[in-house]
Amino acid sequence: MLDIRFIRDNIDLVRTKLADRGGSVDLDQFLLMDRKRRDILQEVEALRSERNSVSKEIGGRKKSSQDASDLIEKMGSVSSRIKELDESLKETEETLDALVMTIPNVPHESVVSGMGEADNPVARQWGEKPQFDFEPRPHWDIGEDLRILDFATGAKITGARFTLYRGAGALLERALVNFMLDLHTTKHGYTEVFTPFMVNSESMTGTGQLPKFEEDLFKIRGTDYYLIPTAEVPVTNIHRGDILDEKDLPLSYVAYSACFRAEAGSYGKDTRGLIRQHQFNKVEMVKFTRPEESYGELEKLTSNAEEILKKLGIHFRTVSLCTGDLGFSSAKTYDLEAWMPGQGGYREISSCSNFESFQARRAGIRFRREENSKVEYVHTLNGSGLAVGRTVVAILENYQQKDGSVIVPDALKPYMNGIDRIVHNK
RNA sequence: GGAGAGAUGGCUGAGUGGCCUAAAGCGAUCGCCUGCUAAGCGAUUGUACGCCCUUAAAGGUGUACCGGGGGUUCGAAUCCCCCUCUCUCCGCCA
Repeated sequence: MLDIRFIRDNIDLVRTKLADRGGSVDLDQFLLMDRKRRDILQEVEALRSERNSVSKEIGGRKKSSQDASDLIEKMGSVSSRIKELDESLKETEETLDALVMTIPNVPHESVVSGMGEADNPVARQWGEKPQFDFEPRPHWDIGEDLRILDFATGAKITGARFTLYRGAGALLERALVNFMLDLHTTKHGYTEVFTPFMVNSESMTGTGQLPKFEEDLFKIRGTDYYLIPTAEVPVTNIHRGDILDEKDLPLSYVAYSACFRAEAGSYGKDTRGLIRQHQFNKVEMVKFTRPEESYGELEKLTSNAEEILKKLGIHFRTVSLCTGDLGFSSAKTYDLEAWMPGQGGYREISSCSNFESFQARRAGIRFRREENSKVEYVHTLNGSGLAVGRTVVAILENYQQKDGSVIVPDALKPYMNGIDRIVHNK
């Protein structure tokens, strides 16, 4: 959510910036509702002020046994007028809120203009594509042949886009989770948290999934609860409504969670393999920072995610999303794209974003500077470190051998119970 | 799932229709006192939105907020209804 006063005072800037993202927002309607709200507010508050002082006088008269029926009668009509105005105020505020909730964040000045994915500039890359003396295969073939990924049984148990991992495959997934958490907690200074996998609608609204993107979520019937699409939601909402101490900033959390996505509208996409699942595992980093340090922290957070891929020895590139590809709540996003030899392309494996005060304003997350008493919104950031299923894909495809086995990357060996090569699972 | 008790400011905790603009205590901040520390004394103490003033900051002023929502009343922390959460006991359960 943007600051209403900021939109009001910078209407042309907001208009230009949002046009740059594509999509359209009715800012004229916004201005109209904003004006109406303030007009009603002024009238109703003046009436309330009158009622307060007259009621006090009625109390005084009653105390001294004087008649107050003339005042009581007069206030009766004032009160009913207040009630009327309150109703129209509520209506106006609901319209205004609904409107403001659908306005996306303003991109940072460093974000380049563009229509979509194809316009994202590559910021840097690391490593090299591995060379094979055979035709590298996609992970779904490797995984099925090794009997570590079982798509058919996942589909039987639940349905499409659910996968059963077996043996060394299940262990590999678990090893990656532990490897990532250990690196971020012991080397990168994050505090580990473990959260609920269901959250209420207030939390979903705080981070921006609701009200606009409900169709992407799984809702628990008969409750106000949703399955989380990312640990970003529960972790960011840890501090919903809080006023934080400046000395605690920046706060850095890391969490493992299962993630659940309805993937509405992507029926034809990535139908094979682990790339696009309804349920997947992810290790997520979340930061709460002072406004002036958030872009420095975004660079750190992104390099923390990159470090995982470097340690695993997987070639990747880091792209900076252009205005047309930026997520709803984000002011700037870096995507890490890992090289997937079996698919012959780069695939997103992490997304690191600075939301500036967009989420903090929706969720009411503020801090107080030590030198003065005024509260300010923090900046929130998050990034995957990394998407675990897609990391399994990257390992299977990059470390595959001619005989169909897969070598375990050195960094992962301490977590693999002595297995240094994944061979056919009995 | 059943029965009961609760939810008040940063914290503890009073307040059962109008001097509540929320007592008192604790904490915090600033000041006084003292050679230093402790004690003591005094002052200050939240958030949001609107309006005025202003380049801005600061300031002034009004309204709202006693878990959330609705109702009664000239007037609600206080009375009524609904909801949420917490605690205790019983049942069930990993």
